[in-house]
Amino acid sequence: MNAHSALLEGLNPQQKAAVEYRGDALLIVAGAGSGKTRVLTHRIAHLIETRDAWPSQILAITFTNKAAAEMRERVHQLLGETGEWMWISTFHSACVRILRKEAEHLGYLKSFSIYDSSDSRALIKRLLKDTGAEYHGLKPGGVQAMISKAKNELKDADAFARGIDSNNPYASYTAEVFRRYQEELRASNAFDFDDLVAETVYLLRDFPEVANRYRHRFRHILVDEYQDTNHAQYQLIRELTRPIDPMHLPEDLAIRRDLPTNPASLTVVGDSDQSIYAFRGADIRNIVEFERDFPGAQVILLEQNYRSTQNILDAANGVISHNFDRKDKNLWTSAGSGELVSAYVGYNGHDEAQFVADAIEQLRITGTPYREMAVFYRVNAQSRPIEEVFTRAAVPYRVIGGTRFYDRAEVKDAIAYLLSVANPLDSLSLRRILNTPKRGIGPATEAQLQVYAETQHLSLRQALAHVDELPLGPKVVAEIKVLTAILDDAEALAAEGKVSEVLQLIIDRTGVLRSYRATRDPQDEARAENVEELLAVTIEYEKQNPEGGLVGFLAEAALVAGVDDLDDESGTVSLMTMHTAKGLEFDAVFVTGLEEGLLPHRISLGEPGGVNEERRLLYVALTRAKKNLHISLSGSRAVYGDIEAAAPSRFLDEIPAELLNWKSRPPRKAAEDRSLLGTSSWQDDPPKQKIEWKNSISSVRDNGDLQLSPGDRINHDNYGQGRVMDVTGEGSKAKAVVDFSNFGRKTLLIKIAPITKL
DNA sequence: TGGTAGAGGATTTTT
DNA sequence: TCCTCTACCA
Repeated sequence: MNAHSALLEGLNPQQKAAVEYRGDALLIVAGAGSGKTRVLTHRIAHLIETRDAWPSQILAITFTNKAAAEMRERVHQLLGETGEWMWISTFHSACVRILRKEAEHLGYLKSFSIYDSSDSRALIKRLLKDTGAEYHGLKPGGVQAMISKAKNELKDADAFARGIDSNNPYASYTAEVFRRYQEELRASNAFDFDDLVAETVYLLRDFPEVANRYRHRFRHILVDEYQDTNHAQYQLIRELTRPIDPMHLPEDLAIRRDLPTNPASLTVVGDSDQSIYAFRGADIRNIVEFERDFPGAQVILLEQNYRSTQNILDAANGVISHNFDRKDKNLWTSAGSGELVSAYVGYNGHDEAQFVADAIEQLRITGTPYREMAVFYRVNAQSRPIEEVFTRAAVPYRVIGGTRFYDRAEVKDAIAYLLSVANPLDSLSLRRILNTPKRGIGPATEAQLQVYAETQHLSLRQALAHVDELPLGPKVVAEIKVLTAILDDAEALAAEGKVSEVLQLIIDRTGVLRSYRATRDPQDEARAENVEELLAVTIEYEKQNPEGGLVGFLAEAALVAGVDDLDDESGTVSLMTMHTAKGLEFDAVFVTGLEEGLLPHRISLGEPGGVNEERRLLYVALTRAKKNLHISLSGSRAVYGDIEAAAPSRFLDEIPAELLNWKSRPPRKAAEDRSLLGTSSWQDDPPKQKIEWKNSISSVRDNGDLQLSPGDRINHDNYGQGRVMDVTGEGSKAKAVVDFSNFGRKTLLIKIAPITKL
């Protein structure tokens, strides 16, 4: 191979070094927008081009399916056709792939089901009822979180039980539920999400022959977003990068003499400033202590940013530099300073959304396509006012993430049928469909079946076949036989392959579509469409994965995330949470809701390091922008249908003031702080370009302790004159119900509403 | 067993 | 505010 591969062209010296380095361990510290995907894909292609690796020896792990697909695509482009044998996937998919082959070692069948978090919550809920732990104040969500946390730390039910304080009845009940939960999963031949990784680690630890097979297979392991790995994922990587033990080889490898024994090379890419998943077990120490874990590791820093303008970077750097516990890093760009960061304070969430909608139209007129614009928020609930305003303003948008397609009840029902067919031991899925659609098999019947199954040591599915031995009414018996026949026929059909045909059979025989279509309810129509959409998905799956089969399809369905839906072709603005935004980039970005309690989120304040993680979250959001960055907040926020006053986020003051171009009056608090520091006072300047933003409403004001009582007449900046009908609440939360002659009744927060008493 | 109404509860981020 | 669960009635 010639020394100057085309793969190195156009790379900066650090990137080049990262592509060319050959050694056991490499840490690439990649700041936001520093071209890490480029480096990773070029490194993979370069390994192959230089014959340092065969495609089959590569294992590349990403955080999302979308990132994996993108990486596969780009490697494919660089190399041509040879991507086939590479494993480029998420942790979970890679583990599923290993477990599908090796499940029997763990006493599982290859057809195992994968339970997502709502499945496992449903199971935990039932167990809480069964064990009576419910009455001790245990809630499904809390127990689920504890079990998940334990599994991410590679603690099984026994270890969990050993580790608890015996005086804590709470924990001992949880331990009991944990134990039962795990038994139930095993009996159902099912893994939950966390098991996929944890059980793979146990597999590699307990079966050296298996471990050595994979160590031999994967000579080059690359991990993206390493700062987000949790302990179990970290241990998985450790197991795979141990030296090969020649004393424990699978038979087919044992006869080979030329076998290497050195460990696989490991490349990790990450940025501790973008660690935003500590709440779900991501351990930032994995990346911080990489050099200690892998002595002799090479470290390469990528600090040149190719995405954003300098102003955007300065704003982001200003925020992140307030995290004292980080290694200082200096992101720079040669792109020039660019535009200032637009900022806006709305009177309420709708007003803020209106600012966003107006700015989006401005951008579109000047040539930015909708698909290059995105709106970020901290919590999904914030999307509602934005959607309302966008719909009214005819801004085409798509909400990314949130409720997944596969989380919709009717889709889950159909999937539960397929799971019951693929894995007859799966009692959770079988319970779900037992009476779906309604066929008269209620809780009482279900309980009888369960008792019978337990006493006869049968699975629930087998118990169904023995209905005649149970004291049940003739109607119920007949219905159970109908269900059993459907499942049996579907199973026979599944053996021949086609997923879509199996689903079609289930749809026909259960009559779901017909029953949805029979009603007038438009929601039922939507349900029918979702079921048809699922059918279309199965057909597409067969095309893409002719060998996948039912089990393969179900695994894919279980592992897709909301982000994976994002396709770049649609000409719409993307709405998503800041978490979802990680790894994406847009020409224009709107970061909304910069308010105390929302960002940082109030719940995070109680967690250790919580505020720092929130700050990193904002950093991630800001660095998604290529050319235009907008930040906004609102003086009041609807929370559970209640309107509350909102204070500007502490992070707002961390963005250098000279970078901000206020499109409204700046918030009072931030402005005061700045004038105290001696910088120019915003309040002296008239708001710039105010007219440009039609519909914008003047910023948050403070009416002090304005007292209103029913009967008073007021004037509102937007709604005109109105009469106070009622006053509720005290102090800063006092609200007035006002009847406006032209706008009807509105509830206003007296302290901040743009009103004057007449 | 199924449907409905009413109360109550819940709301961070998700591979 | 909205969604879910429960209790009660047909």
